[in-house]
Amino acid sequence: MSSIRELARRCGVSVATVSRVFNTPEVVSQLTRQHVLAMAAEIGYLPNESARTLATKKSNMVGLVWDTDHRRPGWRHPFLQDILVALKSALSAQGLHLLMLAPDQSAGLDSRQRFLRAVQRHSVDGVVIIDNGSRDPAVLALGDAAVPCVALDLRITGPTCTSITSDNVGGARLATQHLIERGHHRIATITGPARNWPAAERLAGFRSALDEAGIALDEADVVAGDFYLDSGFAAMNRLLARDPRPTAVFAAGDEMAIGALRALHAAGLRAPDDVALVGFDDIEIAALIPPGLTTITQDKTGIGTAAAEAIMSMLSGDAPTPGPTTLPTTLVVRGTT
Amino acid sequence: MSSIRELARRCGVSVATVSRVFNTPEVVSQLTRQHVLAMAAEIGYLPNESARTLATKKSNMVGLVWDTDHRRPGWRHPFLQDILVALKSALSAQGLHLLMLAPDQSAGLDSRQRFLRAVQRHSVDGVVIIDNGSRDPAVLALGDAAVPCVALDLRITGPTCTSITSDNVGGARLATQHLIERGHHRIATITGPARNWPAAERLAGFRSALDEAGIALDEADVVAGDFYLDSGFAAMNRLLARDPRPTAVFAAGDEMAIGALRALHAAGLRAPDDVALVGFDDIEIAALIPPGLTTITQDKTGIGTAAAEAIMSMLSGDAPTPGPTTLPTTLVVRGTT
DNA sequence: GCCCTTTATGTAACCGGTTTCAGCACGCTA
DNA sequence: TAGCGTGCTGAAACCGGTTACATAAAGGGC
Repeated sequence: MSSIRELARRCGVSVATVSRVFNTPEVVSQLTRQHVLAMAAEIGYLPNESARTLATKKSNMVGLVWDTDHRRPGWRHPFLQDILVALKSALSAQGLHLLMLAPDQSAGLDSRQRFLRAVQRHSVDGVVIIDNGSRDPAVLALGDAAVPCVALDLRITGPTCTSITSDNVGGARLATQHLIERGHHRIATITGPARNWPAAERLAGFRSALDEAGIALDEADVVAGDFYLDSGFAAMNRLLARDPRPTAVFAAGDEMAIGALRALHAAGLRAPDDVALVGFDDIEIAALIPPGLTTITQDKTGIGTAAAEAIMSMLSGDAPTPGPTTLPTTLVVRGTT
Repeated sequence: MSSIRELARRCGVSVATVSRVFNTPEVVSQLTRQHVLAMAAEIGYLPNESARTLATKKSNMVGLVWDTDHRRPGWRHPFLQDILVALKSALSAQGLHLLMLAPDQSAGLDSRQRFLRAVQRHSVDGVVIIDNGSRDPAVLALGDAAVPCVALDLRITGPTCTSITSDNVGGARLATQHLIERGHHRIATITGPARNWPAAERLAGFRSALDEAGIALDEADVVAGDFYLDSGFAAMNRLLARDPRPTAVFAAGDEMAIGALRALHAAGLRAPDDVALVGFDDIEIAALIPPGLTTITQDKTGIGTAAAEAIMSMLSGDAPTPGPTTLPTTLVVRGTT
């Protein structure tokens, strides 16, 4: 592996000059520059990033904190992949690498410290945190890292932190208003876990839309799920058991909505005739499952891109956006309403 | 940021001793060790990974080569997310980080060199390559990197390289045999891009199963798709236009199968009564779309895990598995057959 | 009491870059 | 001709670790 000194020796120049050829080419004479570049190509010299990072304290790496080590083996973020693709593309375009950090393995370590330590050891220039929906507070400690930090779907505080999320309140309002416009006035909801930020916001949006329309909400019509299909199935069964049963349901996630749809079918009922149904997320299946799930769509790619932009803006010295950045959500009307 | 020298000074020991406390604790006396650890905790010392990498030439990072910069904006690997989760989990468990590399930005660079250079600059301990289905040969150059290297769904050669893939031949045979057992003897196929390795293998498996059953294949019953939904739709229309039309179709990917299903419906036909249909991949939708797509399921998590294991085994000095490692595929019978 | 291990530690070179500072050569001005 | 800015380059310190080698003290066998 050829080093900068080796290259300098072969060119008969100092290492400083070689370094300048690659970092501030304009200060070195045309002649030497060409000579150095030619020789570099010949011997296959490439600067060593670890050494650069050590010297400059800039790594061109953005850390990704994303805890896959989860009790649910099949745990899936509904559209992590879209976010990741967008995030990586945007970062790559600026020459930034994305380092998916393994939590620090040291024994006897407070779990909330594991990621923080990994972040600090690697001199990453910034951090993106993707929430699991996990209640593990590990990631929250990252607000303490003195590094630009953007969290997705997770509220986080700290002087160098900001958050990005879809407009969950607005989306839930859209969904609820849509049901109201369809003439429903007995609307139930299946929620996500109470401690999950998007879940809480969606519930809030639901409530506010009902309020605004002067529709009273029976608290027994609010039933908790966990964003997974089975919980939607169970929740819908609970709702169907009520007498009279609600005529419309807002499920705070599409997977739960699909579970609810199944419960409906199992009970010999149909959407939208017997019960109208709106979901949230617009996962791929929503469009494909009959009769087509009416839902709220999020700008999946936009979230990843916004995360990259937030990081890069902080990298260039800007202060973090104080509040959470919210991306617009829109209603997609399909067959269930 | 506290350095090792700072910590050594405060403890009244040499930097070598501090280093040993963290790397070979057994050689340093109980007393000093505790003292150093206590002081480290007090001043928040964490070893700098760049410096370690520089000195040891081991980074504990595995590079991920995955080109998101694609002409198809909505390009999706059918189950990249599952692979990624499994891969990252397995690597994380061993304290290995996953570096998603940005291609080298240098101007005037041969595109196939961009990733190779990124790999080399970062002293990653190994590389995982995820194929895009892209025909861009950029990634193939990675066989040249003198680094353990495992490619997913991509044939790659080199002294430190190995590949992992599902048993595409076997899966295609299963699918085809299943159709034959159902009594079909006029079976068509919708293939993936010819230059795509899994696509080629699936076609080979299809042919071999027909051969074995003594069923002749009309080459006009082999129609090419590109793994995307629209191509499946178009291909099925072509097949339906034939007279007599085939009674069964093996689509080499589920998305194409779903496109084919749509074409059937559009023509007023139904699966399996008019045309039986088998897909490949078992993407999430396959189970949910009515009447349920019969398909070949891949061990998505297994692929990620196997990739991690292959890398780690090479890291511990083992030679790479010479041929591709194939993971078993199985038939899932649903409504379309 | 001497020699030989063993154990614990320190010294200093090294990994491969960047960057400050100084110096040289050149051309220009006064 | 002295003085000065400008363009280019080099020497050396520095970033924060690891590790080969040397050394000193303690323990054991004779």
